[in-house]
Amino acid sequence: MTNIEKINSKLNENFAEKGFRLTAPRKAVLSILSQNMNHPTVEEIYLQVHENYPSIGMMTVYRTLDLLVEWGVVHKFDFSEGKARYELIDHPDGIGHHHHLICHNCKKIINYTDFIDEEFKFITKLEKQLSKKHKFQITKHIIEFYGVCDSCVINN
Amino acid sequence: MTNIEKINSKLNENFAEKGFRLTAPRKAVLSILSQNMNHPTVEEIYLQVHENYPSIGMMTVYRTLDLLVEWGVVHKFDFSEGKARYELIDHPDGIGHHHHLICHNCKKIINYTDFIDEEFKFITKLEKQLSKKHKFQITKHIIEFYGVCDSCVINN
DNA sequence: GTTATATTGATAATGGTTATCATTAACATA
DNA sequence: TATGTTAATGATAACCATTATCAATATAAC
Ligand SMILES: [Mn+2]
Ligand SMILES: [Mn+2]
Ligand SMILES: [Zn+2]
Ligand SMILES: [Zn+2]
Repeated sequence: MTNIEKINSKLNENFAEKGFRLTAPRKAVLSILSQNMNHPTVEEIYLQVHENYPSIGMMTVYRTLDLLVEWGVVHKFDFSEGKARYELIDHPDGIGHHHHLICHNCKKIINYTDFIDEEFKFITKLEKQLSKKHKFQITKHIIEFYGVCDSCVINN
Repeated sequence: MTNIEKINSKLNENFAEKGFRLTAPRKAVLSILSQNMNHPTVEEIYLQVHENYPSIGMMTVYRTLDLLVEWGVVHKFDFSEGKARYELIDHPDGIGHHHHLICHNCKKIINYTDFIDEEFKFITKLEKQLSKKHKFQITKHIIEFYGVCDSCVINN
């Protein structure tokens, strides 16, 4: 089962069961996301969709992204820029589960998978212990590293 | 050296060297922060300062917080609520270095220090490895767990 | 084709944060 | 203590991502 198939089966679950409709604007947003590995903003997605689908409105992009997040198909990120960024979870050209290094200076976002298994093991254990101790059902973790990237160090 | 002394020495560094001034509004903001352990927003800080200092403007609170963050006295947090939250780093009644559990439902923020040494050791090692591999100078990490708190589980 | 309703997109509103700028206050110097 | 320099303040307007609204449209079931 390829990633695209996984996405489609997830989508079909929702369309079939909950009476949602697979419309042209939604297909267009999804298509753009599967062509991008660079954590685009709503506006960036809107502009790209707009090229092939000039009638689409910004609101539809917002709403479609909300749905895709709700359905577990897309991750929404907040890197404290004052605007959200999005990423397809099971990306066809993707690297799978990963975290990010974010450059404070140029806002570049580096995906990393190094030591991700070790990291995941540690986090899972930690979550289990914290969850028990604080009677808190953990549904999501955020691990991010901020700093200065290679080229920004050089140019200063 | 108590925490308050630590803060004051940090402040004095900046005031002495860089020509900054220790004004009444700044003292008021700092005082409110040292009386609060609950990650207040700008508005919450403003309202509390306003009680003892009715002439203060919102802008001064924003600017003072920016400075305190720049000087390494205060942490600025973004829990994706659309507004920032602040916390004194070396809080007089504080628990020291800690991370957070955030309830999606009621927005409650739980400080935890459990396993924090283990966590810190793991993160430090990870940072060193990632830093080398990706030629990225890490200055800050974010580790947060989101989920549903005890009382929100019960009330649903 | 008709119907019920999910979806769309133009537009206005919201709300936290920033920018501006004239006024005020703090500190150094005499 | 008075004076001059400049940092700090606060009222106000602007900014900008996101949300709310609602009439028009598209979709899928019958
Ligand atoms: Mn990524
Ligand atoms: Mn805290
Ligand atoms: Zn950079
Ligand atoms: Zn809760």
